[in-house]
Amino acid sequence: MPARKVSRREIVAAARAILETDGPDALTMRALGERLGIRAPSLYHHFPDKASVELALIATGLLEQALTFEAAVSSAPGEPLRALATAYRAYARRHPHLYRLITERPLPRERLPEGLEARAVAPVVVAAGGDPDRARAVRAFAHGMVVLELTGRFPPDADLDPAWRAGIAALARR
Amino acid sequence: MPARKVSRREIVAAARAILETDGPDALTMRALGERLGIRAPSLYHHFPDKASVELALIATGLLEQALTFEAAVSSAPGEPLRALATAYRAYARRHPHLYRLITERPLPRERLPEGLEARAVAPVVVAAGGDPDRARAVRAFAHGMVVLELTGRFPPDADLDPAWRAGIAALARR
DNA sequence: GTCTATAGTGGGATAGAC
DNA sequence: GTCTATCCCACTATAGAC
Repeated sequence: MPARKVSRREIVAAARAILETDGPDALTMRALGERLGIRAPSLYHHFPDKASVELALIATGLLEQALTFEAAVSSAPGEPLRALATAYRAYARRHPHLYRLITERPLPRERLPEGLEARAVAPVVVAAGGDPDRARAVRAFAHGMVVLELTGRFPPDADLDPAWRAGIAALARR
Repeated sequence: MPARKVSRREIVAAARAILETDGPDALTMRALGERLGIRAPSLYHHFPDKASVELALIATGLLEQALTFEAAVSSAPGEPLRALATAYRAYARRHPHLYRLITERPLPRERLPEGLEARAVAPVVVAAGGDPDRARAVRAFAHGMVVLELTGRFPPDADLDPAWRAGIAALARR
């Protein structure tokens, strides 16, 4: 087992690995310490409490989303919605537990970097052509598709691509 | 405080009251017993475990949703999507914790009454005109709008009615 | 900055008497 | 069908030595 001296970054990375591999219930201070080769109480020299570790995960994920979705929208000026939808679904499928950690509960906005949430959402507004109501509808559609898929709400053998296309096509029309 | 002799139905009703009032974390076997005027261990004469109590809540909610959404769709043959959306949002806002209990985790399908889930979803398919892909898009949009609202993801002062209208209008077009 | 030890909390569930 | 008593588990977090 690795470390004697552990950094904040290492802790966040380990927390993310646990979360993504085994889900939110597996992310305990004990498991986190164990993964780092230290005891759980030592973590409290780096983070005041568990919520702060989760907060760091959320901030990491939001920034990552912002960068991913910004790139997707820029990459396809002709059909930004389609590109965004593809990137959105791919991100959620690649990081289902992180996605749910970020979205399933109210965001502790006052503890997040200023503007971070807005930045993660902004590509949706751009892709929706700037109309805030349409942007909210797009966001709801994408989030709904993703969480229904992640929670196994569609038939297991369902091909969801046509549903995505149908939704995007409908919401893209002016 | 009420009961000496408690029925399954009373237990489910009490569990629902706790869930809807104080949220999922408050729903413990101890709290449930207390509300019924009995001790927690006595509950195990009626239900084998806590998961079975939650399952009963889920089944109740799904049936309720089925009836509500069936009625909404029938009530407005001209614009079933609009009626369904209104009913859907109203149900989720009236029972946010129950809604999330039902939707947030994979359904234990093998333990639910046959066809119940399908019945709760069917009105969406009807309202979407029978097209399964469109129905999935509609469902995703409605679910997304609801959970984003419930988790406080839209700006607190945002008027969501226009976003609902925009989404429904887009998805209603053939 | 790490350790050991432990406090404190709360939960699900079982055994066995009545 | 209810009770008391209790087990067992797991977790967050703190105190104080090294």
